Amino acid sequence: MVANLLDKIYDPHQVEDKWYHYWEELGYFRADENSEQKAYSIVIPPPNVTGVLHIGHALNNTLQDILVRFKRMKGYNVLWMPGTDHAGIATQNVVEKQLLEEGLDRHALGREKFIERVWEWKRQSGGTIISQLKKLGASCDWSRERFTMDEGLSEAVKEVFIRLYQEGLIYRSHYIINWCPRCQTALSDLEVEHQEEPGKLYHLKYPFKESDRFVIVATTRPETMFGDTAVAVNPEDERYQSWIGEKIILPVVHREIPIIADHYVDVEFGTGCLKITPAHDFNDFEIGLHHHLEQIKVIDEVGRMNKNAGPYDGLDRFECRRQVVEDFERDGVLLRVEDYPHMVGHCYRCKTIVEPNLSLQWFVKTKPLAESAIESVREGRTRIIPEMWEKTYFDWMENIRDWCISRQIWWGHRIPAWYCGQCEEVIVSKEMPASCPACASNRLIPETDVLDTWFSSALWPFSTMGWPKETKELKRFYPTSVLVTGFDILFFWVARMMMMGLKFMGDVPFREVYIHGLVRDEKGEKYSKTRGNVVDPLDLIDRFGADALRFTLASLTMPGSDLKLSESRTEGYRHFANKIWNASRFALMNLEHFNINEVPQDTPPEEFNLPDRWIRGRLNQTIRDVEKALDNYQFNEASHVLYQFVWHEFCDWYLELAKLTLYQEKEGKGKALTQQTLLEVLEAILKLLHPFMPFITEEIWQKLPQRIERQSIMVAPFPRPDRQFDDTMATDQMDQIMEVVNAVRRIRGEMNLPPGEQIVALFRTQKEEIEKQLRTNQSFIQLLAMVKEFRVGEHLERPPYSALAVCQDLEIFVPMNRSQMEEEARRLQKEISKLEKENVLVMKKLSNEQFLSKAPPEIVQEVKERAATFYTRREKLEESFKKIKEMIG
RNA sequence: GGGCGGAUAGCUCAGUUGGGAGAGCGCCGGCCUUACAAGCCGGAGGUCGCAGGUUCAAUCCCUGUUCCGCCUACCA
Repeated sequence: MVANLLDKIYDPHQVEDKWYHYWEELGYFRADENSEQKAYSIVIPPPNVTGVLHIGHALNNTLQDILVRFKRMKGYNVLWMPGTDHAGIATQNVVEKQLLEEGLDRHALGREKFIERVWEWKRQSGGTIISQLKKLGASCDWSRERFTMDEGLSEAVKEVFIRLYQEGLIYRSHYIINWCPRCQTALSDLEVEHQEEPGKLYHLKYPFKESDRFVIVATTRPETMFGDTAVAVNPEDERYQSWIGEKIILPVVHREIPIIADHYVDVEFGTGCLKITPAHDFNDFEIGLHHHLEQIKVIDEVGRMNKNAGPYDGLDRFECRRQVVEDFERDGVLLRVEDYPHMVGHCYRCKTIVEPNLSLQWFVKTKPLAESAIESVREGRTRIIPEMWEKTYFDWMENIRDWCISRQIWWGHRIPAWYCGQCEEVIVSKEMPASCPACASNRLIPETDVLDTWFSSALWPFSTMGWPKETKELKRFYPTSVLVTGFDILFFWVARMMMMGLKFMGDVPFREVYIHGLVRDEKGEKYSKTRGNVVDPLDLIDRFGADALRFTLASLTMPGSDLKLSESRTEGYRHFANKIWNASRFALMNLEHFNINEVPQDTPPEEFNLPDRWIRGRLNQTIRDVEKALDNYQFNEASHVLYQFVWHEFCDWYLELAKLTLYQEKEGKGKALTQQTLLEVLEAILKLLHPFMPFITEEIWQKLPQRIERQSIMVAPFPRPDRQFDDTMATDQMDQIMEVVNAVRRIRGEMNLPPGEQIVALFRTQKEEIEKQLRTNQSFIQLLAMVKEFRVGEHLERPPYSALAVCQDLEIFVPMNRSQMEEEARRLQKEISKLEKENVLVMKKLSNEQFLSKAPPEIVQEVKERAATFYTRREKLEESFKKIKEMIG
């Protein structure tokens, strides 16, 4: 028995971990910062350190791994920089939930102890996602793994913060921001998710101070009325011009507020009178600034009304709304209520409705940074793929607003600032200063806020490479070659990396950005826990193998669209893996006593037989197609090309044809050449597939007959086309064989001849050339079409009872019984009517003067030839049809 | 409100310089043929959303339209 004969069915479980460890131990994932080889680098979109791998990660990292493995095999010095981020709010929330279960909260614990708790949690769960990435096969350079809270990265954060502050690009200000009353922190605009909700529009009656008239304002949030500091009308609005400057008395709190004029007010909407609450609405805030209105907060940090809400002090904001509506209705302040669906902002982490709230926060002035980020994409220094996302990018960048970067949580990078308790000086510095530089006081109070997680993520492409130190890594691997990510973080992350990279490295962070879609379920729905449709990629890996999952994801990934994952697809690619496995088994069984190392490498192409030359030519084309597709991020195209070649050319045709040589010939030169081809093409297939299916390809690779220096397939050179085999003659001849075989098979299939039954076939042709080729390739045709008796000739007589197929200049007769002739007549009828339909279309073209004169001659020629083919085929089929009809009456 | 994407076989989708409509899965029929039943062979199935236009020729280009999805925005 052959020692390395493989099992009949491929079992991923037995091989995946083994090879991953092997690669890792041999250091194949490591980038070399000293190498002079051309560099290729990718930084991973860092997942949340305490997270677990979801299907989106699986897609994102599969695509990166395909690129990275491909480039390594192409000889690049590849760096795939891995790591995780600290996910400030999310992680803090998780740990707070744990505390809650213990009946504690973070305040009871204190800041220092709490942070220690989070680190503890990070130590516990931080390895999970990394080990899951390894299951997927991700070939990251783990020796360089980074975490956004690492010392080095924290240093980079401080450095950036200080430099931006010194340049006036970071400032601290009282401003209205999005506030999450549950997380109790400020959020950036991006961290608010807007959702339409059924709401109500309440019409409130505010009395004038000096008369018994009143204005009617419309609002969706009546509870904010205690913070109103004006009512605005449009100065153009004829109805209200005389009111401008008059005073109003707010109900309940009896505060006096003015009627002001502002063009912002839409005359058409509601009553045309707009209540202004500068402390709780973004627009009102702006209007308030213009008119120097007082800003009165009525809602506190946890979403409760404060003392400014008078009798409603202490009520939850929504409870207060209910109460206010009830009271106002009773008191006649509420005139009217109508249904009014509107967009409401929610915290992206906990989904609580955010509260626009006035507070003192830190901001990045983004406009100046955005300019060069826009420019570099416009100039093509960074290319966004697919291009349509550039528009979205520009749109956002051009309308960018200042970025609120301070968060009132504990887990994150502490803002490096201190306040003088004496003179209120603000000091921004890496270390705590000994005393206030302004007044020399040593009563310095540290800032308690931390930075937005995305602030540190924005530095990721260079902070991970050692910045602000000038490292070899930066020199060699920055800018990175490509960033692979989903569109959902285009603004959050990509745009901000662009700004920071340009600002601090003086160059874009990546040459290309490849944006992939979202993974959805087979119905096109987003995966979500609440929907209960989540798939666990690890479960899929367990059931189908990592290779099948990877190939599925790659084959579903086309630029610009989401992908709908279905299990049947993954199952299909498990079958594909098995097909590769069995093709390799076949090869191994037929490579006994064959030693590739003893074969001359310079055999001229003519010495190989037709199938050998053909498959090598097809391999050339496949290599070119795969490379082209990968260069253009057409993952679906690349996988499709490979699937098609491996299954439908290599397995379906080549292996079957090779059997002729392998089975029948004794040891000899012809057999050795086919064995050589078999092995070399299989090796090339494995290498082409390796970026997509790393595990199975390595497993087989290691079982193939040993070449003198066979190493891991990971470091094998990517196949290159061998131009000697770009052989159109071989292609044409094989096309002919396939056409003939298919024609006979169709007869067999349609006439219900059992596949095992050997048949007689007659090939009649008037062309000597065709006759010659048929004779040359007779044995191939006989083998594949199961023809025991093969007759070729110009004047062959049509057997009285026979089925007919017509190929180009060739009639094929398969003798039948008389009883089968009715079936044959039906079959011919069907074929004829099909031809008829096509013929009509073609004739229509040819009878069109305009077409003949205006279409390119080669097209006209082509159509003419097609017409001729249709004509002769139909003629022959009809002739046969008539004869049969005569015979069977 | 603005912007973007999609509509092709029963399902999921390819179709990149306009010239004979494809794949996978599913379905139907025949086969355990010594690599593979996770397989082999054959087959059926489409007015390419709708209406116009450009062109000798449109699934492809242009205009309009319907439906679906996404992003984005300050109409209370």
